[in-house]
This record gives sequence, C-alpha cells and structure tokens, in this order.
Amino acid sequence: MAERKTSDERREQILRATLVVVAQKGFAGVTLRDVGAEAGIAHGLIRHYFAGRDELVAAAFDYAVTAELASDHALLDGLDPVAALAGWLSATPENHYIVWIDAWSEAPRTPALAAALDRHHRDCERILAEQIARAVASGAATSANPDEDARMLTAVADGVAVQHHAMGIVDVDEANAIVFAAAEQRLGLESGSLARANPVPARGQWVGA
Amino acid sequence: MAERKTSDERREQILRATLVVVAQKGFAGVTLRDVGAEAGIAHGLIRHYFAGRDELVAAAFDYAVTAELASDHALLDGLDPVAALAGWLSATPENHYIVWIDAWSEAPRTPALAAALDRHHRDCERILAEQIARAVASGAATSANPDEDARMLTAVADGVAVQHHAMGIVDVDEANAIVFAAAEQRLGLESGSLARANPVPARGQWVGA
DNA sequence: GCGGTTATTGTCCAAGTGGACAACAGACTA
DNA sequence: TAGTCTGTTGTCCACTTGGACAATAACCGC
Repeated sequence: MAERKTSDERREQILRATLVVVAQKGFAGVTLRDVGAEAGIAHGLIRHYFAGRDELVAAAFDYAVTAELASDHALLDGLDPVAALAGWLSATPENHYIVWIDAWSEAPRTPALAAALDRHHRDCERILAEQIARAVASGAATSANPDEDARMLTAVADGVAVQHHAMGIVDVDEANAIVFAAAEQRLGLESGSLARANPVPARGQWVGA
Repeated sequence: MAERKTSDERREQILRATLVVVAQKGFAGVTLRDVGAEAGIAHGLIRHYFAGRDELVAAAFDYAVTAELASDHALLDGLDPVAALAGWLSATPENHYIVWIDAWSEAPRTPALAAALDRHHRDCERILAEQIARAVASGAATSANPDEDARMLTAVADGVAVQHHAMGIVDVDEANAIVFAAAEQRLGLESGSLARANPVPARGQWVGA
C-alpha cells in the first residue's frame, strides 16, 4: 500500500499527477486509473478526494494556473518594467501551454473548466495591463489604453504559442521575436529593447522534476 | 435501412456527420456510434469507408479545411485588396474555429492530424501574405516583409478567436475591432479602413443548414 | 491498550468503446 | 434468370471506463 499521507498532501499529489496525465493525453484523455497509476495509488482513492472525474480535471487546471500566476506575478513586480514586460511575454514551457490549449478546447463542453479558464485569462490580461501601466509610468512605453493593449498582446502571445507548441512551425526564439516585435510597435518601445531586457526564465513550471 | 448511395456520396456524408459530432464533443469525443447516428446509418458501415476511428477524424478535419480554404481563397481574389484583407481577418463562424481549436489540442497526440494542421496553417499564412502583397502593390498598405506580417497577424486572429469562441470574453464586433486595429497599425493602413471595407460574410461554412 | 475516525485497497458492476464479421439487399452483367 | 459485386445491417466480443463499496490498515485521543 502507498504510505499514508495527510489529506492535503495526497490531494495535491493527485492534482499534480492529473496534470502529468493531462499533458500526455489531454483533458479528455484523463482516466482515474491513469491518474492513480501516475500517483502510485489505487484509482478508487481518488473518489475519496474528488467528487468525480470532471471535478478532478477542473480542480487540476485551477491548481496549475493559480499557483503559476501567483508566483509569476510576484516575480514581475521586482523587475525593471521593461524586463517585466519581456519576461511576461516570452515563451512559456511546453507543459504550461499544452494545458491551456487543451482547456480552450474542452471549455465549451465543461462548465467548471470554462469558469476557471475565464477567471484565469482575465487575470493574465490584468497582470499584463498592470505591467504596461508600470512601463508607461516609467516613461519607457506609451499606451492610450493599457487594457486594450493587454488584450491584443495576450492574443498575439496565445496565437504564437499555438504556432510554437501545437504546430511547431516556429521555434522558441522566433516565437519571442514575433511577440516582442508586436509589443514594441504597440507600446512605442525601442526596437529590440524587449529582447535585450528578457530575463531567463521568468515563468514558472508546475510539472516534472 | 438507409437508402443505398454511391460510395462518394456516402463517404462525404460520413465526413460531414463526423464534423457535426466534432463540433459538439471534440475530436477526442468522436465515437463511431455517434457518427453513425448523426448520419442515420449503422456504425459498422463506417468501417467500410475508413480504416478506423483515427483515420476518420483526420480525414474529417482535412475535408473541412480543404473545402473551406479553397472557396475562401477563390472569393478573395475578386475583391478590392483592402476588402479582401478585412474579409480574411474578420471573425469566422463558430463551428469553424471550434474544429481548429480542437485540432490544436489533439495534434500533439495524433500525427495524421498534426500533418494536416501544419499544412493548412501554412496555407492560411500564405493566403494572407498574398493579400498583403496585393494591398502593398495597390498602394494601400506597406509591408517590409509580407510573410512575417502574415504570421504575426495570423497569430492575432487565432488568439482573438480563442477569446471569442472558446471563452466568450469578447463578442464578434470586439474581435474584429482588435484584429483590424492590429492589422491597420502593422500594415500602415488608415485607421478604420478595414472596418469600413469589411464585406459580410466573407468566409465559408461547412456545417449546419 | 482501546475505540473511533480516516486513509487506502481491491474488486465488482453497468455502460460504453472500437472493431470483426456473417448475413442480407440492391444493382448491374451476361 | 442466375451470378456477382458492393453497400448495409445487426450482432457479437474483448476491453476500458467511472463509479460503488466492503474490507482493511494506519493514525489519534483517551
């Protein structure tokens, strides 16, 4: 038998195992048995912590994004405004975006996922808008409407992430170059300034190691 | 028994029924029985036309995109260059993008789908680059590199489509406004010119009716 | 120790899956 | 008319799924 753990430890372990399975097989491909095998526990135990399969995957998405957004957000505020923009806009790790793209495709059929996705996407736009406002305040950037600029640049980053992660038609350097160029034009930044300021690696990872 | 049909008719009918199921339940949710029910045939018949479930969904995606791209492409060349840009960049019907988003999420796990997706995405970028070149030649737009501009604007359109179709945080008018503004800035077009030139509705539909 | 609470397992079940296949039906040919 | 090819059906099978649940094992207050 797997060693006995506290409720919170086991719950988190199951969520992390779920995310591993999601990254491999997608939200729709998550089975309780696969998650149990990944976590090294009997699949029946999952029902002790989650009401059902759908609640499990929604909770896993929520867990992944909540943790990452919080840590990233904290990280950014310690950086120079332009470096913060570059860090936020630079390409994220494989596993990260795979989960987002899967969430996009499952959301129309899974209300719990749709709610979490809506909330976290708005968080992402808000964080970016804050960083744009910081850059404007510092005199490095110009923006008539940080909210609109954040929405547009989030769209670019998402679209490029699809080209990079889902289709592999651009590599990570090209992906950054496209997003950086778009942001520099949109925000009146000097061309190349984001690439120069880009801190490695700024955004978190919740899976692996 | 369903009336006897020619091989080609039945094959196309099955593909269309598959796309209906995909739009409702995603690529991963396609079952032979659902497709059979949608088409009004026994599910065993599907095996008469397709080697297996995976081949069916890959063929369905290919069918959908091939048909749509061909008809749209032909449509654009008859338009004024700026109107063609506006038409290509404007929001596409619900069912259309749902399939694309699902394909993005399934591609990493389905080689046949990945190949079709890669091919069709490149087609989309190429078509847009052609229209940008036309607009430049007509004097309406400027572009140092139509291929790069097409790639970036395709990313914007895809990212905005996610915000519109998968999350519903922007409506169709906002979606168009964001993409149009991005294209106008990128291509040196007069602000608002794309919205004014936007033909209704420029892009095809393969499902419904 | 002892008893109750909680974590954990293994097993069972009904429902659904993709695929295989024998049988049937309709159309065309000779 | 008989024969043949092919579209079509319904049924069957091995397998997987989510969920239910009784039995067991570990912990904790007393």
